[in-house]
Amino acid sequence: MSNDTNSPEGRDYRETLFLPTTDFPMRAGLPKAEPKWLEKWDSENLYEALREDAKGRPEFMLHDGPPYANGHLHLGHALNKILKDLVVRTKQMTGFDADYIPGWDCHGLPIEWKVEEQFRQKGKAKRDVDPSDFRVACREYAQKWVGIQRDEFKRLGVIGDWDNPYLTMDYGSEATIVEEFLKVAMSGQMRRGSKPVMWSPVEQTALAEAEVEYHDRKANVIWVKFPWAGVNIGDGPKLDTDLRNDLKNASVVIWTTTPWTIPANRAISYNPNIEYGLYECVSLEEDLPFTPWVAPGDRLVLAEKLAESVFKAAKAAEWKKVREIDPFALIACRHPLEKANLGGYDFSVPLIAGDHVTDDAGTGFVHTAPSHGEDDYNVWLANGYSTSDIPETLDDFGCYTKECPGFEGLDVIRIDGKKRGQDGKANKAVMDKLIEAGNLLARGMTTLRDAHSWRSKAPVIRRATPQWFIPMDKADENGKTLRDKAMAAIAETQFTPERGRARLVSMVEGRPDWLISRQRAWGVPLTLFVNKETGEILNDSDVNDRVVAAVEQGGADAWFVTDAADFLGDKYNAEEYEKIVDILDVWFDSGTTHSFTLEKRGKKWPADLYLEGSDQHRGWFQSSLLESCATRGRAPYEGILTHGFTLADDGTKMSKSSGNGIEPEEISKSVGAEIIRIWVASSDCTDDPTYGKEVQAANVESYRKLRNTLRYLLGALHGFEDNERVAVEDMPSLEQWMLHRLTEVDAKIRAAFDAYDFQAAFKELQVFTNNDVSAVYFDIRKDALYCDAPDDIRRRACRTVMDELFKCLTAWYAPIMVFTCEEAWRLRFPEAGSVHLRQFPEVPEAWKNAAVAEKWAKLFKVRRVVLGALEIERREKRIGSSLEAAPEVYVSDANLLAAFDGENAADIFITSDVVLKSDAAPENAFTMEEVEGVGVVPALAEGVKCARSWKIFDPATAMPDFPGITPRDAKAVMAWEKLNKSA
RNA sequence: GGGUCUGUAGCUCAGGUGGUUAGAGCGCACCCCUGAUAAGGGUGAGGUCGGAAGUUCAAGUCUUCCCAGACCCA
Repeated sequence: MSNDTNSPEGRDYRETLFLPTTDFPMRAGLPKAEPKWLEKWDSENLYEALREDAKGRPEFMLHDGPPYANGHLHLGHALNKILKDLVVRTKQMTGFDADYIPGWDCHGLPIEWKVEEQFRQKGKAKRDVDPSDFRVACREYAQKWVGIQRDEFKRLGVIGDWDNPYLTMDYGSEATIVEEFLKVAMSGQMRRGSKPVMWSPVEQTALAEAEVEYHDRKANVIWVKFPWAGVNIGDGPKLDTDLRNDLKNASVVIWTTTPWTIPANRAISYNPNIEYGLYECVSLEEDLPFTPWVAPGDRLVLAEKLAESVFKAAKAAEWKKVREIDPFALIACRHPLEKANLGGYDFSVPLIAGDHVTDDAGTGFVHTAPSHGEDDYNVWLANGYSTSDIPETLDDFGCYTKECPGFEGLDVIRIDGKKRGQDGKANKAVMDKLIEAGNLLARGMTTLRDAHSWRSKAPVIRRATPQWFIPMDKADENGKTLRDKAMAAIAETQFTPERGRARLVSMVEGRPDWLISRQRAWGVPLTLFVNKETGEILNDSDVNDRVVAAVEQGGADAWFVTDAADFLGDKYNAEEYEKIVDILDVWFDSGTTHSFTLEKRGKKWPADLYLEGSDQHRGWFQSSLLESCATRGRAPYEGILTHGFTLADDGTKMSKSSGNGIEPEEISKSVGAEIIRIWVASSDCTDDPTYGKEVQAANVESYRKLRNTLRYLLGALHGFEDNERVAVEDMPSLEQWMLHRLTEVDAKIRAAFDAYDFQAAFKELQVFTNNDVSAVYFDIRKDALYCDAPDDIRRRACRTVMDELFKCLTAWYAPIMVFTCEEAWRLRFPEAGSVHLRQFPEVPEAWKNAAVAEKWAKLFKVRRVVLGALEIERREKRIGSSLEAAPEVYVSDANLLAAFDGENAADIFITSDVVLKSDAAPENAFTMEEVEGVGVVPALAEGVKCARSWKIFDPATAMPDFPGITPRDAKAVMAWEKLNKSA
C-alpha cells in the first residue's frame, strides 16, 4: 500500500474525491446477459415500438433473401443476417423507417431428400407415398427448421418482424408464385422443349448437379464406324471426283463410353481447328487369338493426332494416310445400325462443328446424341436443329422406348436387386447389333469419373425429357427481349462493391434460356393446361383465376388434387387438355419474393437493397431480376450489396468435411453474439472474411476496451444533472476540441454507414474511442474529474462533454453492439426506453471549431515530445508517475508556443508543473526529429506531494487549514464537506 | 480447365489520378501507474507491400506471367 494518506494534518482525503461510480460491470458476461436482453425486447415489443416510432419517416426497404429452411445456422448465415441488421439499424437510426421482414425458402430438393429419408426409415419408398402426404411431410419439415433458424437468428440480435416472416410455402406465397408464373406464361414468354437432364433410373427421378457425386466407374469403350453417306445433301459443297473416289467405302470413326446412346445418335461433331486425315489399314497384327473387325483396305477418317491410337486399338499393324480431309466436306454419314436391319435407322447423320471436340483422346469425332448429353444437346441446337427432333429414347426406368427400334424395353442400368446400379442389357445389345452391322471397329474397358446419385450411389444417365423454358431472346411487342430488359435493369442498379455489376452482366449476357420445370414433388406446380391437339397453352383468365384462388385456399396441393374439369369449367373439355404436373424451379419461387413480401404487404417496391453472398449473382439476384423484368420490365431492387464467404483462419473455406468451421451458436455460448457482430463490423465483407481463434480473441479484446470506455463514462457521469451543464463557449478549449471531434466523427461515420462501409465506420469509432477519448481526454481530465470541486466550471464542462460523448457513442455503436449499448443506456436512463429507439444525435454545427482543432494539433505535437522525454526519465528510474516531473519545455517555434495561450500546460502533459520557454532548446534537451522547434529538459517537480491530488506543489501556497493539499484541493474538500453535511 | 475476384506488419484493415524513411487499431515485448485495477497510460520491435519479369527518372499503386485462396461454371 502507498502512504498517500500521509498528510501533515493526518487526514485520509480519499473519501473526498469524486471517483467514478457505476454499477456497470467491467465484465459483461455476454453469453448470459444477451438472452435476457432478447427476452426484454420481446416482452416490450421493441420491434412494434420501432415501427410505431418510424411512422411517417421515409421508408427504406432491405428485402431479405430467404435462407433455405434446413439445418442449423453456420457462420455464413450469421454474417449475412448481421450485415442486414447493420443496414436496417443504421437506416432506422438515421431518419428512415427501415422495416425488415425475414423470409425462408421452403420448397425444393434438399427438403425432399430429408423427407424421403424419413419415409425410408419407416420402410416406405417415395413412390409408395401419396404425393399429398409427401408434401404435407415436407411442409412440416420446413416449418420445423424455420422455427429453429428463427431462434438462432434472433439470438444474434437481429431485429425484424420475426412473428410475420414470409415463407415461400405459405399458401398466399404459393398463390402469388402461381400468379406470377401465369403472368409470364400468358404473356407468351414460355416455351416447351426437350432437354437432357441427369436422371437416376434407380430412383426414377431427375437429379440436379448438387445431387450427384462423381465416382470412378468401369465403362465399355467402343470405336464405331459411321459409313460415309456418299451423297450431297442440301446446299453443301459439291465433292470433287477425286475426293469421292478416295472416300468410297470410308467411315468416320467415333469413340464413346456409352454404347447404349448409339441408337439415339443423330450427328457427329468435329472441331474445325483439328487436322483430320483419311487413313487406310494396310496390315493386321499377327498371331491374334481373334480376328479383328478392321481389315486391310478399310478406310477411316480420323484426327491426325489420334490415328495411331485408333489403329492400335483396332489391332492394325500398319496403316497409311491417304489424304487430308476437311470433315466439313463429308457432309454426312449413315447411321451405324442401319445395316443391322432393325428398322428405323435408315437415316443420314450430319457432321456438325463444335468447340467441345478435342483431340486429347478418342478419334477427333464425337458421337452426338442430343438426348443424352449437355454438349450434344447444345451443339445440336447451335447447328440449327430443333428440340423437337430430339428423340425421347428412354423411359423413367432407363429402358428403351419404341423410339429405339430393336431395343425396346432393354434397361441401361439395373434398378433392382443385388446388381443394382450395374450395367443392364442395353450396352451389350447395342454392341452386338453394331457387330452385326459391321460397324464396331474395336472395344475395350476403361475407368472414368462419372456422375452417381448422391443417395443410391448408382450411376446416373442423361436423358431427354420435355421441359419448360423462359426464353431469353424472344422479342416482345416492343422488340425487346428478356435479356435486353435485364441488361438495361442492371445498368440502372447500384452495386456494392461495384465489381458485382460486371459479374451479373457476364452471367446474364451468356445465360441460356431459363429452364423452369422440374420433375419433383415439393414445390409450386406449373399450372398450365396444354391443348393436346395444338400444343398451345390455354390462356383464359377465368381458368387462371380459379387456379390462383384454389392455391390461395389450399396451397400448391390444390393444383394436383383438383380435377382439371373443375378449373376448366364448362368452356373447355378437360379431355382435350394436358394438365402439366411439373414443379417450378425453386429459383422461380425466390424470384417472386418481392411480389408477395413487398407488393402484397404494401411495402416499398422496388426494394432499396438486396444483400446476399456473391454466389447469388447466379441465384437470387438473377432470378429476381429475370422474373421482375419478365413481369414488370425492371429490377425489383435499386441496389445490390454482396459479401464474401467465411473462411477459416488458414484462409480456406469453412466446411464440415475439413472440420475447420465454428458455429455461431458455439460463439454465442462462449463469448457472446456481440463478438460475432463486432467481427462482421470489423471485417471487409466485400471480400471473404476469416474467422478463427486469433480473430475472435482480437474482437473480444476490442469489445473489452470499448466496454471499459463506456464504463468510465458511466462512472464519471454519476449524478450528472442538466443544471451542471456548461455552454460550449464557456468551456476550456480541450472540451471544445472534443466536441469538434464529435462533429468530425459524426460526418465520417454517417458517410461510411451510408455507403454500407461498416468496417470504415467501426474503425473510425474505434480509433476515436481508444485514442481521443480514452487515452487522451480521459487521461488528461482524470485530475479535474476526481479532484475539482463539483461546481468547478472545468469539471462541469468535462462532464457536459462526457454526457455528449455518452449519448453519441451509445447511439453510434448501437447498431453493432446491440446488447452492450442497451445495457449502458438503460443503466444511465432507466426511464428512457431502449437505445434502439433513438436516432443518431444531431451534432450541432456550432461545435465545429477549426481554430481549436488547429490549436490542439499543435499542443499534441509538443505533448509527444514531452511524453518522449518523460519516458526516458522513467526508464532511468528518475521518475515513475509523470506527476513527479516538472519539465522545462523549450518551444522556439512561436506558432507552436502561441497554442499554449490560456492553457495549463502541466494539465496537458499530466505533470505537476511545467516551465515553458520560448528560447531555443539547449544542447542536452530531448528532441524529436518529427517535431521541430521543441526541446525538453526534464526536471523533478519541487515541493511536497498533495495528499489528495498527488500533484507536487509548493507547500507555502497551501491554505492554513489544509497544509497537505493544494489550494484547489482545499476548496474542493470544503465543497465536499458542505455537500456531505447537507446530505 | 474457363469466367469473375482477392492477396499490404502475428491478426483486422488504411494507403485519390505512380513521387519523400509504407500507416492505424489489436496482439506481442518492455516500462509506468495502482483513486477505471481480471482496469488505465507510455515506449518499442515487427512489412523484400503473394512471387518474377517489364514500362518509367520514379511502382504497394501501371503491364505480363506465375503462385495461393474464394465464388460461379465446365
